[in-house]
Amino acid sequence: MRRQIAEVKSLLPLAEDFFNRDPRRVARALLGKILARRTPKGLLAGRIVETEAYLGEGDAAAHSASGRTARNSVLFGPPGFAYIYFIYGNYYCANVSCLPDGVPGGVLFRALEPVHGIAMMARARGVSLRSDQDLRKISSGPGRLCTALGITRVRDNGKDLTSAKSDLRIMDDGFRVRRIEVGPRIGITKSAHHPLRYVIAGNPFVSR
DNA sequence: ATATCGATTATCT
DNA sequence: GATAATCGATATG
Repeated sequence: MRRQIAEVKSLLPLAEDFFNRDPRRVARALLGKILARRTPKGLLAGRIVETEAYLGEGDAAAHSASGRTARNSVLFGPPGFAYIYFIYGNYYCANVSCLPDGVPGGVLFRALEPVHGIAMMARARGVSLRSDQDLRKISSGPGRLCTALGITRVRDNGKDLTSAKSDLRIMDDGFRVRRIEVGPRIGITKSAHHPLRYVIAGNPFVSR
């Protein structure tokens, strides 16, 4: 009889090198990783199941398309930093900067599968957890996941996501993604046809 | 100074 | 499936 081996889940934070490359590669590699917020009341965490890459030059949909401004300067800075922006008068969206200092690029977090602190995140989102369907309302969408993790521009824009001192980090728990589906990005009008959206195939927590 | 519009979401029909 | 809500960044005069 084969002895059952307890799987040790080491939780390794991603380092700067992980983000120092093309956003398309980072967006793929981020699928399956854990976005985690440390709070005084405990850990809030979700598995990344949907991302979008935003490039520098030539990507009209990217906020970095028309050069560096006060708003988008994080995208032009070193890799592994949080770019948070306010959208539609109501919501925040969270990105991580990619490529070396001086070269713009980033990846938008579009959906998480809740894994830890689910009750707290549900409360932050104002959803009651009665059915499995309600679980999807917690963090399936770029604005929703920011609300769930308490991500705002004032709190988190410019934060180093690779620093041990940061309360917002990205971890690798060893999860292996089977298959990735690629398609056009959502909610944009310019450069709309490029296949820069990545999802874990079959995962029920993707947006839309 | 004013107008437009958006990397969204909740709430309708 | 369609639309209102809501405000800051950006474009235009």
